[in-house]
Amino acid sequence: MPKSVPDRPVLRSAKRAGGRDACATRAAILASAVRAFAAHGYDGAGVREIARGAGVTAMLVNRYFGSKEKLFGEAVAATMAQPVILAQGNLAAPDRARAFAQALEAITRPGAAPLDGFAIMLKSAASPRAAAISRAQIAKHHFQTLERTLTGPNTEERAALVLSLVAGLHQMRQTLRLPALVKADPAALTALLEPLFAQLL
Amino acid sequence: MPKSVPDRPVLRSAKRAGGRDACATRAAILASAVRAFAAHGYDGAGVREIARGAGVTAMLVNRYFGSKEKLFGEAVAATMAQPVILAQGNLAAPDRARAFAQALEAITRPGAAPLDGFAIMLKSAASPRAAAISRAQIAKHHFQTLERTLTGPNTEERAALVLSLVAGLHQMRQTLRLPALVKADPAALTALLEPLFAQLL
DNA sequence: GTCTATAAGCCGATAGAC
DNA sequence: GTCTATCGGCTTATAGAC
Repeated sequence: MPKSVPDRPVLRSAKRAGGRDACATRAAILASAVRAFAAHGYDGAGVREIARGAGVTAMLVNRYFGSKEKLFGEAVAATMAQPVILAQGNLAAPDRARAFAQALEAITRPGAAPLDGFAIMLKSAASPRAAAISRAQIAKHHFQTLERTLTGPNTEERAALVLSLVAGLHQMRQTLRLPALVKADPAALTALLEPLFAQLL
Repeated sequence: MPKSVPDRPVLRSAKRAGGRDACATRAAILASAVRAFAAHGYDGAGVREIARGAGVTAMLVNRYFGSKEKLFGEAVAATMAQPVILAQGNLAAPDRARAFAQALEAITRPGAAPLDGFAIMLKSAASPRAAAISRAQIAKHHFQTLERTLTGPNTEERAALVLSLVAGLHQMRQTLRLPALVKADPAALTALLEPLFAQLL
């Protein structure tokens, strides 16, 4: 089975005639890598596929990033630098639980675009090296952001459980597409999620 | 990096001198496949590695199961046929929440043996074909078992959310080994999980 | 800065001997 | 019932030309 990335074949719009703009090429490769890793995971995404998505050859990928593993590290760091759901720390506790529930439901909705950071982490779990990179970046970005906004006892454990809940729903609803979650009423799902977040926040 | 399966090299203890016991060979291959798929996922586990774990050659794997994909289907069906955590439906609601929390905490504890069914599903998420097989078996076994024990509104959604919670904690604590969850106090973790299950059951 | 060509190795699946 | 040997295709990474 082919693993085509039929989306926008070339991102490099602002390059010179000869195609010699190192910065734009690098950015195009990184963007293609994020898409490919989120879609197929670390083992499933090939350097050739990533190169094709950026409009270059496979050789340039290793030339710019050294190896597939280092490219994966940069892709994970780039996607996890954007906090997305978890950064709503400026709300009061009850409102925050509702905001989390609504945001999570919307993001895992069947048609919606997945969270690249979580998609990459979940689909790359089989590779120990990729898992180590994901673990480090999750701890550095998402986990810290989240734990800082919590008060009371067991903030570490509660922050980690919030991440587990997000990862679990992402996995079952958007990656695995469990029928019960795909066809579920969004409002009912949000209503079920809200008290769970309320318990943890 | 090699993908050795150094565990018990050969399971076939009750075979005749020539090694010609079709039933035992088949069982040995299936057991080795469960171990390999749980450890490395669908794409990461090779037919040769599975064969080595069963003490046979790669050719016999395809001879007995037709293809790697069919072997994966049997491995998933075998592991998910054992309900493990979710079958504690004979308890009253409040006790059941506590039993779920304790069971989930114990099973995802760092040193403990992972749930093969969830480990295979989580690590094989990158492969669409493997995901489809997992989805069907989850719906057939775990989801049905769980939903039958629930009462009240939204039983489907609540059952799916219980599965999401189990999958999420399994992923973050045992597969990814998030530091906050690895070093967490088991009792504190159980205490945090119990009200979550109480909300859903 | 980017290319073609290739090295070296693993993959799943199969043919044919015994 | 199980083996060895092999096919065709994929992978990452690199050498050398332009």
